[in-house]
Amino acid sequence: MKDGPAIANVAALIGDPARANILTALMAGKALTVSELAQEAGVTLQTTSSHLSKLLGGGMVSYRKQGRHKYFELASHQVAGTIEALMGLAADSGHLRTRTGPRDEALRSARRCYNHLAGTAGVQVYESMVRRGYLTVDAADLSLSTAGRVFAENLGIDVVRLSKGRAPLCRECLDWSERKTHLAGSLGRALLDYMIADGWVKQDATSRAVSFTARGRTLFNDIFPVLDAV
Amino acid sequence: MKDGPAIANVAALIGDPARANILTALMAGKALTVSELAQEAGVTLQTTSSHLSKLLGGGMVSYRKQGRHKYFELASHQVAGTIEALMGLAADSGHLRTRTGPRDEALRSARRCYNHLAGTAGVQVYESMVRRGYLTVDAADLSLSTAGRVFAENLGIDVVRLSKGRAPLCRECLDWSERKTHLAGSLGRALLDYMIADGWVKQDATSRAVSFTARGRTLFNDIFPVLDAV
DNA sequence: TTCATAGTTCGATCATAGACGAAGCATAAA
DNA sequence: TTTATGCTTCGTCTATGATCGAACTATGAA
Repeated sequence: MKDGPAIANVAALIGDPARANILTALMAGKALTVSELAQEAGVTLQTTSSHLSKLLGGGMVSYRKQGRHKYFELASHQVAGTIEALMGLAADSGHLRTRTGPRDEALRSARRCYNHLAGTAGVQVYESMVRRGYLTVDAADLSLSTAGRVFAENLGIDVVRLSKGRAPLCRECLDWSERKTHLAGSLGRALLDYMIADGWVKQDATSRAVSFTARGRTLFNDIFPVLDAV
Repeated sequence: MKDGPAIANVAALIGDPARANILTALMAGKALTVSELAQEAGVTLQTTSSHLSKLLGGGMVSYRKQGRHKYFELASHQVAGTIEALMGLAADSGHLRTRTGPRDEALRSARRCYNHLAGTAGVQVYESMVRRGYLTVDAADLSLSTAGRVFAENLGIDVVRLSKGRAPLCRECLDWSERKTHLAGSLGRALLDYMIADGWVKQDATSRAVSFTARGRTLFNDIFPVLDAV
């Protein structure tokens, strides 16, 4: 056998069920400890430790040490993007168990993607903002207009602070269930944070799904109305 | 261990060295027989056959039967895109052997990506056309302007016929070596076909690299000049 | 028909690497 | 200090699956 191309290494890294569980758990964007990841993956602590060192060696994850805890997270947005691409492939190619049960329905409807809102709700946010001119799409760049800035600040989001951060303020992110663009970047993150803080949504403890409260859904549709394309 | 997520299946499929070799061979866009793929992967015919049936089951490849030959190709553009994403990950995360030797240099310079031109030359085509307004980038859509249409038709490309096809005329494709956009879609394919037919480039028999002839390079730089951004 | 080539299926072999128990570090609390 | 918790390392077991030889099917050529 020829020495396999580099691609095989990283794919094999993702291809193990336990590691895939770890990575999908990290897709939510929250940093998790080894123990928490062991729980998610359904294997013992030792096994998880071994998997994490492999993922680390492959540049898929990074960690911060804090006291006697080790918080792992995805190494880059590129990693997250690649995993989303694989999810997209897995979704249609074969094994149609992705559309089974109400829980997956919930996932398709609204979920965290890395750290922002995805699913139909995420797409609704994006399109609603684009169509009102709050977000302007230019070449491959997405930016917040003056009107959009006012809009965000009315929600109590500190745009100035966000735009000083290292992460881009607005970024497009392709939704694997909707196959449409939704809003990522620090603004996307801030919007989801806001919805959580203001009690619009509740996060599912075991999955990436988020569910709207009755009040939250009303406010959501009010503030991010579905509009026709121009 | 929890039953692994669907993503693990498809990643594991790509994660085997022999299968990764098969898939990267198919990335060139040409349909290949089982024997040819066995050659590429460096394993026997039986082993290749087994791998291909797995890839087929996973929806990664498809085939056409022709006489006693079976021509395999990538099942969709989505598959190709996912593999490119993995290549991107493999490129920076660790193992810096991507920049070894002149052959890889050739690959970075100009190669086929699925069916169109990629590498620095591919990026040059794209940027040159965008900056002259032949291609217009709008939201996530790429389209050919009237001026661009005239330009393409002057090269003898039948734009009308292309735009009737099922494939989109212009599509963006992220270059894994350059990390910039290059031109895909049926127009991208037609341009590469033109360069081959007119003897601008010669295809490497064993890799995805393409090399310019002296005349071809001159014409190329003439027709797709490097321009400054607006 | 016979022969040759393309590809598949079967069966056996064998290496890899994923799993966990047990023991060892390291950090923090008591 | 002692004790508890979080994580790592080591060693062993085991199952999976990649591989190839050999035999089989299918298509085409002579």
